[in-house]
Amino acid sequence: MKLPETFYTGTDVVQIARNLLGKYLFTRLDGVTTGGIIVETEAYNGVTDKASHAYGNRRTARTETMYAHGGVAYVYLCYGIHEMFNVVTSAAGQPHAVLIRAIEPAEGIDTMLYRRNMSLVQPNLTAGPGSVGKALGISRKLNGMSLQSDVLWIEEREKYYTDEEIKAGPRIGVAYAGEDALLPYRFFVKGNIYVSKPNR
DNA sequence: TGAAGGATGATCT
DNA sequence: GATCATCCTTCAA
Repeated sequence: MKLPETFYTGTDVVQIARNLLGKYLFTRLDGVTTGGIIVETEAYNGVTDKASHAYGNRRTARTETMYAHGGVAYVYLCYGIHEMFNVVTSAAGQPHAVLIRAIEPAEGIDTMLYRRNMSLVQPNLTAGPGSVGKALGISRKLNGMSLQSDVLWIEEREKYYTDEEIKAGPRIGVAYAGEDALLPYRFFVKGNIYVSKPNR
C-alpha cells in the first residue's frame, strides 16, 4: 500500500521523519523496481532551521521544490557528485523535508549492485544518502515528482520498529548550522548495518 | 561574471 | 584519519 497523501501533509516534520523508519522506498525505472526499508532519516524543519536550504525563507530555483505541498520528492546535488533524495512534507509554502540517509536493500538488488558498480552486497550498498540515490537511480530529473506516481513511491508494509529499536541524535554534516546542528533530528534503527556513521 | 563552499563517499596512508 | 573528486548553487560585485 502506498502511503497516502495525508501521511505527508502533517505539520510535524520531525515526527514524520521518525515514522518513515520501517517504510519501503521504491523506484521503478526502465521497467525495473528497486528499493528497500528506510532505516535512517533526518528532518529539516522549515524556515527557522539553520541547517535547511530554506533557512530564512530562502526561495531560489533549487529550494522552490521544498515549498511544494507534502508528498513530492526534493532531489539536489551535493558536493558536485551525490544526488540526495528528500521527502517534502507539510502544506504548500512550508519548506519542510526529510532526507533519506539509508535503506536496507529489499528488491532489485542485482540492479542496485550494477548501479553502484559492486559485485557483492555490502552495507555500503545503500548506507548514506549519496549511496541511496545512486543505488535507486534517483537523479535530479525526479525533483518535484509525486510520491503517488509509479516511478517513485513509499509503501507501508508489515514492518514496524518500536521506540526501543530507534535512536535519535544530531544530524550529520551540518556543523555550519550553529546550535541547530545539535537538534536531535536524525533517526535511525539501532545497530542496523545499513545505517551510515555511528549506528548505536 | 566570478568565487566560495557544500545535508558525501571512495580511496588512500 | 586525511585527502580528494567534482560541479552546482548561491551571493557578491
